[in-house]
Amino acid sequence: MVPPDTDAGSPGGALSASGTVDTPDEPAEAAAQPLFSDLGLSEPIQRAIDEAGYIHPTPIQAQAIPYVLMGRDVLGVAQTGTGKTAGFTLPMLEILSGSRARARMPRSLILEPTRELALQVAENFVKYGKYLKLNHALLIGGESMAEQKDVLNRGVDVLIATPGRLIDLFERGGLLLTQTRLLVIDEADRMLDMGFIPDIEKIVGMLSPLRQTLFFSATMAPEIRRLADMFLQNPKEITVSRPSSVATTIEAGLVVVDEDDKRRVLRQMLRDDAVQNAIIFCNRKRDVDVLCKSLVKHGFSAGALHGDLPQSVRFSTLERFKAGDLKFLVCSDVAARGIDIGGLSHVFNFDLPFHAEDYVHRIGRTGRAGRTGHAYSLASPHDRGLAEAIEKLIGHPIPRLAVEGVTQLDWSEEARPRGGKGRGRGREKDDRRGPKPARSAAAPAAPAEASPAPETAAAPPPARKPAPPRHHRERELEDATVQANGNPVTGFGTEVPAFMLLPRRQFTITPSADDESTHTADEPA
DNA sequence: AAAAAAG
Repeated sequence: MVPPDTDAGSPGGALSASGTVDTPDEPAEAAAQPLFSDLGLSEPIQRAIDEAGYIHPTPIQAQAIPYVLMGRDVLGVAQTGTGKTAGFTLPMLEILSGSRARARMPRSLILEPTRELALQVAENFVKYGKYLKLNHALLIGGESMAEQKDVLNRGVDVLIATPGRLIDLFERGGLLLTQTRLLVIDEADRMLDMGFIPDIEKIVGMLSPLRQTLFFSATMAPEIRRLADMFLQNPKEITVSRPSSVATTIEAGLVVVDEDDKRRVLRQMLRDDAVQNAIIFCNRKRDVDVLCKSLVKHGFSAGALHGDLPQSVRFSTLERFKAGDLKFLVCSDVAARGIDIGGLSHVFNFDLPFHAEDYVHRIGRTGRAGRTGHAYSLASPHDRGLAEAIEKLIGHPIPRLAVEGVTQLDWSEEARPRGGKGRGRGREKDDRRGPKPARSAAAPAAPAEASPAPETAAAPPPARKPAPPRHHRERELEDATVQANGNPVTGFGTEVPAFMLLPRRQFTITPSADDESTHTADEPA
């Protein structure tokens, strides 16, 4: 029911492809591929690995497992998809398999930044611990605390937690961490981004200094390094992929169109036969909902995932997507990192992420296990800064992607004035919203059915202003820019520069019958 | 700018 977990290792011999591509820093020792059976794991664990179909450990597994078994602290620089999770769950199972837990005193603790990740790690323990008599508990928010308390009272070997709920329960006295001798801090960079570090420090302070600590982070920024120094003792450092690098098995592309055309262009892209399934990222929770509803309305099999949804819905949506029941998952950055879904053909960025690092994390959801992934991003001209930050980080430009029937805009559009003072306020779905002129105004070349107007049905008809004859110099200047780039102009806002009222070519989408109103507000300020 | 995580 759950597809093969690409985070757990490489099925059969597929490793060499993803392993070498993803790890330019690794010496080329693919000739002598290690075997799981050489790593010193005991028979019950080995049997579970065999049954899961894994033969060769991934580089991080091959390197980390022996050191964890030795009792060393480990500092792992690795992203999910490198096999990191099994890299710590397998040796943990081995270490813990000796004895049994006592009530309210978990023997090991794994900290995860999101509930989804916690669940994923729990699945890993179920999978590889099936022939062991160890138990685990999930301590996460959004679910009944009474139930979690019960499990703790029975004694757990592995406690998998998100920081908030753990501290909450600890302060209520439902938990003792004095016997916890094995600590995993996963996705430390993410914890940092999310402001969890004070919580993590607090939790680490509750643990005995006589412990083994495994610390993982996708990047090794100075602040992360400082934390690692604080939490770890003489760690074995393992790096399996360069931070901020994008695996070359991902084909990336960028499509620049008017903000208001993004949904329509996306639908066009989703209809491509090559798109088997995809995660679609938005920057805002509200936009996740809006986009998902729009897609469903247009007949796409899509589900939404973000942090404001009830936990039960989050889990079930994720499961349905993993099972292939949903073809598209529209989500916020709740799923940008770590969530491991095998066999994703595409990742779409409906919005370019605010932080360039997140681009790398998002698109890393595809192109796993040696298969070529596709990461396509939509942007509007005013996202130029975001795009440039990303391109700087990854060290090369994101190539423009040709989409049939879509005429792309040029970055120079960014210079266009946007909106007035009142923008972003009182943006209800009503007609009070500021006029939305200019776009499609004076676009005689555009046939009616290709007009974007239906997309913004709730908006009043564009207020047509006659082209002011003033600003002639400006107009000529802008026009020259447009000519030079060979791209059409589009605009929005309450002030309409003269150049925008010039005749322009409308972008065209293959007209389709279902392309009717999915009114959503104009884009937020 | 936003999202995530505690209730």
